[in-house]
Amino acid sequence: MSRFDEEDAFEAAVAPQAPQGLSNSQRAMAARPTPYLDQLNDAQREAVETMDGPVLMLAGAGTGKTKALTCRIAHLLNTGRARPNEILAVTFTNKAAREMKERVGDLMGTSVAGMPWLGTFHSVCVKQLRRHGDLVGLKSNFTILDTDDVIRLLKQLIKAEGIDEKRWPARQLAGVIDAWKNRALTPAKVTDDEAFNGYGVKLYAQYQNRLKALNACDFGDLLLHMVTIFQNHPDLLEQYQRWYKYILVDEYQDTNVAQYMWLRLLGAAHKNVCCVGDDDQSIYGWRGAEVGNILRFEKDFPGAKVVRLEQNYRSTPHILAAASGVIAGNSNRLGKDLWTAEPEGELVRLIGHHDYEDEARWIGEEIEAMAGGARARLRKFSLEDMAILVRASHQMRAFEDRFLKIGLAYRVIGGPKFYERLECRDAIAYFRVVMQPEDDLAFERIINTPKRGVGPKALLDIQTMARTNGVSLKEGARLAVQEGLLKGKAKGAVAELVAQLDAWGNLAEQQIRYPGLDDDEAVVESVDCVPAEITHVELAERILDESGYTTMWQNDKTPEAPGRLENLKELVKGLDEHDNLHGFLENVSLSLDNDANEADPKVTIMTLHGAKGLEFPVVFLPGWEEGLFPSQRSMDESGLSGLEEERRLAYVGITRAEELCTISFASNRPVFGQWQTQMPSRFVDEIPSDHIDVLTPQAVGGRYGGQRGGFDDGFSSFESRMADADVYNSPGWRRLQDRANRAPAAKPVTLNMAAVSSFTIGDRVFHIKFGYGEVMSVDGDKLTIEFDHAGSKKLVASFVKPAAQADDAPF
DNA sequence: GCTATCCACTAACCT
DNA sequence: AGTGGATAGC
Repeated sequence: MSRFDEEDAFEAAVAPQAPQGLSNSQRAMAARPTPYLDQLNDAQREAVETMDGPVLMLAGAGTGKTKALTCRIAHLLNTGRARPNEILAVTFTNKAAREMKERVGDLMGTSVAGMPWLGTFHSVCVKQLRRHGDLVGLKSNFTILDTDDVIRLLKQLIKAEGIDEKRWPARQLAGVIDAWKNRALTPAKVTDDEAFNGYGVKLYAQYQNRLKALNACDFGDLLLHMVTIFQNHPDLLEQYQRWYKYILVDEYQDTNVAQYMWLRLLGAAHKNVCCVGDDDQSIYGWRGAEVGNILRFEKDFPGAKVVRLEQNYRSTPHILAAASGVIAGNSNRLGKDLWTAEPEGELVRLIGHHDYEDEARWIGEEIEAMAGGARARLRKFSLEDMAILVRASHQMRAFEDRFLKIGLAYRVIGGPKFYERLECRDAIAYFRVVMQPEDDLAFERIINTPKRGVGPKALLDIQTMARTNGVSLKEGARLAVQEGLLKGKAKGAVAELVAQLDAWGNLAEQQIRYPGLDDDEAVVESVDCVPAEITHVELAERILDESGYTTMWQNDKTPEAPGRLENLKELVKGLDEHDNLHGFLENVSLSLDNDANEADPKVTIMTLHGAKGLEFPVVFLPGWEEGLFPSQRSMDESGLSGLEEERRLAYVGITRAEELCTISFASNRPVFGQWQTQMPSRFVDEIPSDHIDVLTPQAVGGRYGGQRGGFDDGFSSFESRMADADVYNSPGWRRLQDRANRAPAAKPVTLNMAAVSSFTIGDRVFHIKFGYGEVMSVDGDKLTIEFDHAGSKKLVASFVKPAAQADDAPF
């Protein structure tokens, strides 16, 4: 996909003398059969066929929203309403954008070249801003800063202002500024009453000035700048309005004010705006999303057609009913009634555990059993079919640890990003300085990495030099060397670095004239000045080698060093997929998704937020405990609306499941390193009991007394706390208790087996008093064990553990 | 200028 | 429990 082709097409089409798309007769002739319409239900079809004017598609979870959306695009193209590059279609994630592109392609046959304006809000805005950034003082090669850069920049500003960093932590300020930007507030528009005594806005204004000086912007700016540009340049806006004949928006409930304004500006003329969303799945309020946008749609776009998609094709009735029961606790909903034609299926399963490690162990065993087809009534599942969805990413650890131990293949999605690792960030900083010499932040990062003997003192000198001469740090460094401001080791080191940067920069410029493919003015005559053509991949290697960065890790003896070198190799290898370093840097800053789709099946571990839009046959939802889920922080900061957002998150979680959904909670969990007694989540109580099957935890009661840092003192064992106090008087808890106390025979056999004992004859086990032994027979939850040194004993299963784990016993 | 140690703070997450 | 910042000591 060529930027230049698009540009030409764009300029041609918006130029006054250019032909205005297709004529009516051409359009009519372009119309082709519409087989895709046959796959749609009535509501979907209505949403697809209502092409003119505003449409709000209220699409509940699993109701075929993406299908409707992609069919709509196909229909617009197929009926000749618009050409592929005249449709603006925005999503929130790259993944969603990619999927939509693929599916439109499938519907249309192969021929959907282009759709250059199908992408995330941010990628589309970058494209616009690269063209028109000059209207807000940005050159077209501006840098996009990530949060790390932003915080470092703000820290500098705070320090320069002489403000106490304790009172104004940079992180917090970054949050405040981001929130303003999400609401489309430039410094001038921030009202006094939320200006934090003037300090906040003042710093905000300074920050914006710094960004401009750095030829950089942050994520929020991408949207905000475009809104500003369109507001100040109606003529330009008008061109875009004419160009984008149809606008489609995915996940509309997640839009913030800036995104909303951008959309309204672009759609104001023809109002062919189709927004798709589900108010019950709005889970990004803390990031500035305004549910109000979707609740207000009909007011914003009078005469809007509202279509409700309510037939669910994903989940069983029990799962759907459980989710509906929970979400019913929220007020302020547009309201939808999901239904399904599917047969009943399994009840939603609920289980409580003693602590988070038991929870992880139990889930691991369930997964293994289901993957082995060892669950009667249930079909056999692949690991690919199963997912563990957590509220907070730190919950993932327990599962990773456990799965590593038992050798269960898993994949963590949305964990620490590849490009966010130290070595990748360093390498990228080098590339940035080379490609964009004004990028002071990147310069600061690399000036003493690897160690060159250039410490804070030398850096300060360079900064002073740069500031007094009004130049970038790189130029400041050059001057500082020339003027003799730097001495000794620092002087030589800085001089060398600057010379290297120049040299790499030259190489970069040469290779940039060989984008190959689509730049028809590829400069052939420069060949004679560049005898050996250098690809950007080779250039990257050279930068890392000549700077000494690779050597630094080679000489590093810490255990992480080899891994880091591996990552650097990966990074360089990944460059191959981009046309040049510019393209690469752009994708990095817009966070290219890195989930390599390896072939072998794995269980997916991810956050609830990350799971939105996905579905799995089997879903585990651990950690449903007060304080964790709903998150205490959310409730503290946003009160009732925070709680309602958490509840929507619960709804999202349950509705990810197609066939089997298992919710669990632990009674004990360390919070900030302190063990805490946890109460089951109120959401557990909100699930209608008709749709729940309460399972019995495997290990009831304290296990090996006293091992857990003074925690397991008997009093806090599961059973003893059952006896205690009103806090466990919630309906959900009582239900759990009832089941636990019922005769074992009353429980479904399939589940009982796992719940009571996971040991089989021949297993090696370990007991705290009797040591190692072998299981001779199994009777319910009682085991007969032949101990190596203590003879034969009959014991309750919960008092022994598999021998394989005994190595982490403290003796 | 660099490294080692202590201390205070913190967990949501997409671009 | 893990991390980053501040400080002291080499």
